[in-house]
Amino acid sequence: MAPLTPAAGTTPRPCTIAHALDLLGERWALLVVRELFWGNHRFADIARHTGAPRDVLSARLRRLVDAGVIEKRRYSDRPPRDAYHLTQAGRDLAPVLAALTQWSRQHLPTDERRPNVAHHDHEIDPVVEVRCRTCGERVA
Amino acid sequence: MAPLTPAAGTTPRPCTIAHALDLLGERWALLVVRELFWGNHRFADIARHTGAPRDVLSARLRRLVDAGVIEKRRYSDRPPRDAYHLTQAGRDLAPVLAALTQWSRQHLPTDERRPNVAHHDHEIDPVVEVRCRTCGERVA
DNA sequence: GCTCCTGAGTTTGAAAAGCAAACCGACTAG
DNA sequence: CTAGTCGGTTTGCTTTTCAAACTCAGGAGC
Repeated sequence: MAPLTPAAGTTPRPCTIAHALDLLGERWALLVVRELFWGNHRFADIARHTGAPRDVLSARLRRLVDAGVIEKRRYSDRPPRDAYHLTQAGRDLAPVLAALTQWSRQHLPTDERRPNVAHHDHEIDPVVEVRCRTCGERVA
Repeated sequence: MAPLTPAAGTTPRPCTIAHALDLLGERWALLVVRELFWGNHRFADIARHTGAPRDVLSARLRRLVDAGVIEKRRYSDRPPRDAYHLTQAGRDLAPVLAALTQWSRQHLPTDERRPNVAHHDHEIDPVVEVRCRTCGERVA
């Protein structure tokens, strides 16, 4: 997504964020991940719940598999059918989704206030904290 | 970015994440925010450091201003020149960028390991924690 | 005044990505 | 033999992105 050949006259930062967005910033990519967190693993379910066109979804799934964020798992040999599951790298995207959720609730209007993940017997309203790894102190 | 009129046969989730990505998932949007965190506020600087085409950048800045994530500030009347600054909503995107940074470092190869923000006299290597607002417990 | 220069955009025309709907292959159920 | 399901691919069109050129408002040097 980020340009591999920088535009003339620009010197894009070599940046971890840009690198991540190159993969995850593509349209539908994070919604696919969200849907897998929700427990929907089949192509048709992901398409339906995200709203992504099937061809685009097909391309995204392929790219996410190649990047190691998700993996294909055969759940039926006859007929041959595959489902998609998060890898550890994919599960590690939870903080990104949580941060987006928190921000959206804080700053976007008329959102449904529905929490998105079950925790113990209640539901999670996530709080995302950023700390400094070196000193452990919370960062603003 | 997310479809306003759901595709036929799909029922996209009414979702805080999708809502946020509708704004922030557009190409270059989060890189603009990153650049403002880095302290570059002028059009030409943002264009150069992100690599975004000027017309797209112009459109993104306008949309982010409309959404209240950033604001225009006149820094010169003659000639008329405006710079862009984060609003509180924009600053509150820090956890999103931190989460992306952390994920990128964990899972993407050959990233520059450069920390991205100064903290006290050292630099931050951010740790993002997700907790349950209700019980305070850390969530996996 | 005249000629460059800077900064913040807009315009232009072509290339890439996204879209919806139709189609395909491999089956299963009736 | 027909209809339906699932996991995609193909098709034809629309929208977005892109790079380069251009505009507008002034500033600097001469």
